[in-house]
Amino acid sequence: MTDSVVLDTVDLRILRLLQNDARATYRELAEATGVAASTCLDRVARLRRSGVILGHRLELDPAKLGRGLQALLSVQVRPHRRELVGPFVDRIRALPESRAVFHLTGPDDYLVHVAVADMTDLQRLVLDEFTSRREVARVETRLIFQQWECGPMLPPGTAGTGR
Amino acid sequence: MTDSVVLDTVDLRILRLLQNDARATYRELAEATGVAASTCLDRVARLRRSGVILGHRLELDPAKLGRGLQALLSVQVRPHRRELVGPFVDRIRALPESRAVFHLTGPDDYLVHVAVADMTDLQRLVLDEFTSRREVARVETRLIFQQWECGPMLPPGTAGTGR
DNA sequence: AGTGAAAGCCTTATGTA
DNA sequence: TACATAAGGCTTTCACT
Repeated sequence: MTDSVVLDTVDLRILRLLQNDARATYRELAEATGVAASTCLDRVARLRRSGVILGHRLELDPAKLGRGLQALLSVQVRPHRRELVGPFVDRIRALPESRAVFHLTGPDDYLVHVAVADMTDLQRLVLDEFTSRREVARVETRLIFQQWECGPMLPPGTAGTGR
Repeated sequence: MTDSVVLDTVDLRILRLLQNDARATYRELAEATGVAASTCLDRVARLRRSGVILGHRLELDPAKLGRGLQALLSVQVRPHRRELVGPFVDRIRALPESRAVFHLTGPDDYLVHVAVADMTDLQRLVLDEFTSRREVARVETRLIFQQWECGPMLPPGTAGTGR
């Protein structure tokens, strides 16, 4: 389950199409790939079973949901031991403001991507949920001016495959 | 298009359900929300039109695609002027290794989330695509041990609404 | 805006090669 | 494993409220 998976041209084309629009029908996939719709169904099911496709997620606009300000919080957790960092991550993940949490190499142990309503909300979040905790040694807050999601993720060296 | 949108209980329930499984059928949404399937269709179409729903995206496992190593690159671009940073962002976004780019406050102008095959690949990426460029003054690389996506994003103060 | 029903398309199980 | 087909379910439209 941890290893890389062998994908052929059809798999790659299907993934590329579904990344553009995850609601593409099997008929559309069939037309675009040249194989039968029922085969596309099999392929997608296999990609899900093998763990390549983790899920179909809705992408929402935070600003439209009243969370117009986003930030990255670099957090040092000290001492950096399992019995402290496990519950720390669990609590942070459960916050409605959290979008993603990264455990990193380097002096800052965690990076937390948060979406809040405004600066007041951010200050409250930092003070009440981070610096107030004994295991949190340091928090550095950086505001996000702008962000970009990048193109479809595909295996290395497949830039032109299947086109 | 930039302002927050008014969402009622039905909208919130639909968003919550679709975030758990973006492939939920309108019939399932109808059953869960208590309104007709055709109404759910209208609601989802409205949420898309108003920009709350940006898209339906496929979530893939980078490791299964031969990108078993992820990192965050903090980048200083100097001088930090539009005519330099615009092309810089465009080039970085176009890299197949890039997953996301953030423009931030603070001394590090950009944070780039990348997924690569291995350490050799990461070294190549940093040397060839970042430090080799004249406008890139500094790059700091942090490896990602582990990462977590967080729970559904909803408007502040709606934790219990509609349940 | 929401509803219910009807028409048509899509998904998906199955048999075959 | 891929295909074609068919049955059933889902989406989507529409007239009505």
